[in-house]
Amino acid sequence: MEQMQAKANYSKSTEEEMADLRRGPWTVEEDLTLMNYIARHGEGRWNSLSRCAGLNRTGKSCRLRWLNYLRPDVRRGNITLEEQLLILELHSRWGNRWSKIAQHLPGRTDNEIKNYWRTRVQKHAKQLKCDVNSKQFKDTMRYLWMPRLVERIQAQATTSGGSGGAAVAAASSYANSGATVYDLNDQSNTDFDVVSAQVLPPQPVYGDGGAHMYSPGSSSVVASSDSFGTAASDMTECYNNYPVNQGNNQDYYQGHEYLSNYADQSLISPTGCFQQGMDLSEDSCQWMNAVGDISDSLWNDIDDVWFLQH
DNA sequence: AACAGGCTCAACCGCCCGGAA
DNA sequence: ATTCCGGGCGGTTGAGCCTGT
Repeated sequence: MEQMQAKANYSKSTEEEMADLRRGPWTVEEDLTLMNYIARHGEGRWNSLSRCAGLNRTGKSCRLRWLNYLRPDVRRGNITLEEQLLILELHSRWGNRWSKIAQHLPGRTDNEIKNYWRTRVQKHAKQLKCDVNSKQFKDTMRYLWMPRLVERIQAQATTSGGSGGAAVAAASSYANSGATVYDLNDQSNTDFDVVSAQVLPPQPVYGDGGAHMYSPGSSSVVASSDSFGTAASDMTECYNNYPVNQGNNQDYYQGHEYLSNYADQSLISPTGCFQQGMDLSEDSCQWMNAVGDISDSLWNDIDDVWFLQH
């Protein structure tokens, strides 16, 4: 509780000073109040909701807390390989449209995806000493990183034989058959258990050490901090780390458009890319050659091992 | 064990947009 | 036509945690 009080010592805006609105981390009581109120009255009209619920918070704060944390279908834990792949692809398509990207990653919030991008992808760009928006880096992502991800997903599919690997099997079969492309947002897709996703309890962890300490998303409790570590790269472990909606969303990816398209384009490996005669500029090719020299170790583990070695 | 630096992510900020008054 | 307000979005911050030395 002291931690929360200390963390709440933000400077207040004039408006909030006048209204003496609370800021900083949410307490258990506030969470419960908000959840109960929304369960009874629904969401929306956040400012009046905050007042009516007796929450001494801004409407924005309530909305953010609900959308990013308390919503029953919020999915937490490690970003899976499939999700990484989707994020990279969708970001290359739409740029920093985090909410739009998040719409295609069920249960993930724009905030989470944004954080992933900033902490992981931008870091890699920085370590490669190029701008994250440069053509060089984009080409590296598209022709080395993403194909490598597909490889890893497929590798896991063959070794695990579990449901997580179904994504790639489905991707391949979809590619070969030209079968249905599922829309991630189509909740009529029976592969996704919408009902259970909605009724599962919210994420906050209320540790029961007698003092009912509240852990608002503490990475040490809710999700492994090693979100991209080698351990986390194992899909089984990844999914095991999901306390909420575990496994539900795996099926989502089984027929996902991107994986399907990706396999369809034979972008299975970097080599394949080049053999396909991709549209690479001379500069990009030189860059690729340079990166390619170290790509084996680099793409062997996307989670920084190569970077650490160098 | 202690310290420093890096990393993560919840929460906030400021801007913008659309609809209602 | 203008103003106000609710809501959404992308960017930023900073406390706590993790990891290496």
